[in-house]
Amino acid sequence: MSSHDLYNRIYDIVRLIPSGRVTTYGTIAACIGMRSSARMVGWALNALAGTSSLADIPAHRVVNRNGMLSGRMFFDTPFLMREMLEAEGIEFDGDAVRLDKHMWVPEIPE
DNA sequence: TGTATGACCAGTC
DNA sequence: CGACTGGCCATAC
Repeated sequence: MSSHDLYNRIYDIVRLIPSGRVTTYGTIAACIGMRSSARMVGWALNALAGTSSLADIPAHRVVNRNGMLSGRMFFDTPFLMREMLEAEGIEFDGDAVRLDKHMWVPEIPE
């Protein structure tokens, strides 16, 4: 098991996020058994920045615990992340996503 | 080889 | 209630 597999596990979960929904770094981390290492999720997504993998992996649907778009700077433009979410019907409360309406929890036990 | 840092989170002061 | 701290683990220098 290399750390590369760990990244793939993260990507697998992000791929499952339905359109119009979002989830958080901590939730994904918990799903792959790294409950307190939400930072690794950010690193994994950081590795996708500027690559064509973003077409396959909806990284824009991953936000922090407050619903804020921590990763917007890593998209082509700072607006892109929000625009993509709004295009999917996601509603915002100020700068944060309405997690109470759109929060999605992966169903990947183990 | 050791230190610093990061698309984070929860607890404490 | 804002500010600070520790922890987590991989990567960069």
